[in-house]
Amino acid sequence: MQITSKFTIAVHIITAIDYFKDSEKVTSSFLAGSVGANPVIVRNVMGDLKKAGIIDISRGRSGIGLSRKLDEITLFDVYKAVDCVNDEGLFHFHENPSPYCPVGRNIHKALDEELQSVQDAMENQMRKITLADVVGRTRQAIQEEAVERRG
Amino acid sequence: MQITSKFTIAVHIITAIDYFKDSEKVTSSFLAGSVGANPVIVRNVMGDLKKAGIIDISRGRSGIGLSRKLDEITLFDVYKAVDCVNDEGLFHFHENPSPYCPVGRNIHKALDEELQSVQDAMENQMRKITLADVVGRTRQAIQEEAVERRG
DNA sequence: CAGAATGTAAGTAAATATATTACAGGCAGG
DNA sequence: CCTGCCTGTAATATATTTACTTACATTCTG
Repeated sequence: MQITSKFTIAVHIITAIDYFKDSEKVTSSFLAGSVGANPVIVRNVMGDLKKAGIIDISRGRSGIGLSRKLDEITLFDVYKAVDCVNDEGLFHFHENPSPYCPVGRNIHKALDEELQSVQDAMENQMRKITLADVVGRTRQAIQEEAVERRG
Repeated sequence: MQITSKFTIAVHIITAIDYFKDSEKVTSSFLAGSVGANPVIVRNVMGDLKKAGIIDISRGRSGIGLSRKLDEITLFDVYKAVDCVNDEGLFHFHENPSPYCPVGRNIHKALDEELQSVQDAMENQMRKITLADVVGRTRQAIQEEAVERRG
């Protein structure tokens, strides 16, 4: 199992919006080219980011902008925006433990709190990382790339 | 997306092996009844736990035992045993970022380290929780249940 | 050797993720 | 004000994963 690629696509999109904001006309098709996915996928993710108040877009108007500064967007915000994990939590509990077995009746209750602490640990780490970190690393990697080509 | 129920099934199995070790003949069919899943699913999970050195079983012989004490088995051990997450990691990176786009070429590298730290946070929390914790909670819940019925 | 349990392959069904086509709705520039 | 471009979204298709089931070979115990 893996967390849906919508998440990394969303991060890619935000990064590209910031990176190209002054040099290109940033549209869903342009982003789809950079991401390597279908424009509809990109538009759906864009819709999620819009609902979450992370980017500004509207019908007809071309040009996508960020609603907040990069250091005010965390990976957790993005992860919540694209709805990676449903309400039941990160872990999928087997559906039908036997109600006639004492272990079957009680394992869910006994395990839930522990699993929640694991999910919390993961989400808290996501709150510590901002898009400014990611964009910074990306820009740095692009620069190093240029140095390599030159050298 | 969710982590496969094989994980909670594995925890359920270990708990039931410990709980019933003195009172029942614990077989894959018995466990399947408690878990509410097919015996083959249970046998597959049992196979994973055996490979990981967590339980002792062998063909023909009836009776399943634990290879280690409960407080020497962590949720992380179980999670690794049933192979919840593949080698690529918890997050699914979109496959085809454009090699012709500077962001597309570098986003993967820039994001990987951050994503790894998120996965590490989750796994470290799993290392802190042992099956002794889970079995303890389960036994306690069973006792409270008995009190409720009596009261 | 018989009975019972594990080990495993093969095939099926259901759920999920991703891709694609098609088109309606809305803004901007000429 | 209308043409062209872009977003929004529904409907559908495809691929992958997950879980279930049947069937049978293997192996241990008594």
